[in-house]
Amino acid sequence: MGHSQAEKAETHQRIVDVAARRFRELGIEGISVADIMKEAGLTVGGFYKHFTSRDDLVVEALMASFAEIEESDLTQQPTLKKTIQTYLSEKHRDEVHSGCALSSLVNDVSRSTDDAREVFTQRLERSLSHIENQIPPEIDGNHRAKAILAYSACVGAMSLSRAVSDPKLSRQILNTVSAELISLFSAKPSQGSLA
Amino acid sequence: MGHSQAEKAETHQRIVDVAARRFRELGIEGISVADIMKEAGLTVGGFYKHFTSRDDLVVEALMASFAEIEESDLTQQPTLKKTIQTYLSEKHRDEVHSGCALSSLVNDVSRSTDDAREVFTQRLERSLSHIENQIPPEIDGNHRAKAILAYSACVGAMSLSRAVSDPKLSRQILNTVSAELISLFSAKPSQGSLA
DNA sequence: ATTATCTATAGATCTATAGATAATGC
DNA sequence: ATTATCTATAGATCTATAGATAATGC
Repeated sequence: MGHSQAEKAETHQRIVDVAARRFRELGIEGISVADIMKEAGLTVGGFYKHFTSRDDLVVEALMASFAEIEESDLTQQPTLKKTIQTYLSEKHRDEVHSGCALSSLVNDVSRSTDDAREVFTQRLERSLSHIENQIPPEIDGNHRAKAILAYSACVGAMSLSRAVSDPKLSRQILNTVSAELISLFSAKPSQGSLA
Repeated sequence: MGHSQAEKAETHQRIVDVAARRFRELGIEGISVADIMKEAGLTVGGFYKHFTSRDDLVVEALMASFAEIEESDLTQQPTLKKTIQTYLSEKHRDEVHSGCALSSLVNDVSRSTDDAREVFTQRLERSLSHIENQIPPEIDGNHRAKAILAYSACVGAMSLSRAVSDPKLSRQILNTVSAELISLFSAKPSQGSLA
């Protein structure tokens, strides 16, 4: 008991990391403060010396999830094709606890606090920019618009593939959306739609 | 008290309807059995003469949400263009309680029971068929694949537009994905991607 | 002296059940 | 007699706080 300030910072980070993992897996309301503390090797009493409220932890855990993504495979791919394939992989689908929180918590966040929704929004803007920057320059049309389409499709496909009970359909959603998006971004310049 | 069997059926339907509405709005775990019963004009004690468990109500409420969609504007549009525009409308975004549960509860269902996930899966297959059947015959490529892409984009865009705190971005997501999908389904036959 | 964490608990809430009450329906 | 609903409550759980304990750090 009564550890140093340095240790407190480590403890704080450990609590946030457990929450970031478990919220993605079980939903924002899917685990209690007491269980999070237990999993971090602590007891519930100390919680409110680290956070003013449970909602405060929710915001920090969201930020931690997003910071983690920034350094993960999901953001480190060299081409748009590989970014899409990595996002829409079975590995990403099955490892919810370390995956993109924009997919796993989008419904939860829409019912959460304004603070949580703001953190979410900032991260979404970054992800959209990242996709937009990876679109090959020879692709015509509005790249921002295509990034929004592609990212919406990725979030929808990943969410649906996790909800579905049929493993074959789950795989089909991932592989089909992946292939369709990739073909969209390697389309011939003659594709223009004037209508 | 002690009403007729006919009245019991009506009462049952009323409970399910309240749950179907509130679950979409607040999440599957976002409202208690007691509050659902109160909103249906009843008290909590009678609940378990109608349902064997809370999970049982969840499945019935999901089925009711889906049955409602089958008869709503969302499914009654004459063309694919109108279907997409209706799905990705601000009205649909704002009226979560009567909207498509595939969008509003996709994260919740992925953490729910096998029964809930099966009902969800069946509904998803129907929605995919509906989109597929509305794709104009002159569009080349695999129509099932294009339906999966379009529906994933719709679910992703609707979910994201509800989670985001910036109203401008929220509208942009809906309008952009709508326009991009519609242009995709009115593309010239010369669009083929050989790569 | 201050503080990081612990034990213990208040007070609210949630699912589910027991038993009473007042209708229905043979 | 059966049953649809009600009141009341058991038992589990959840957020948040109070006060004790054992370190840190001036």
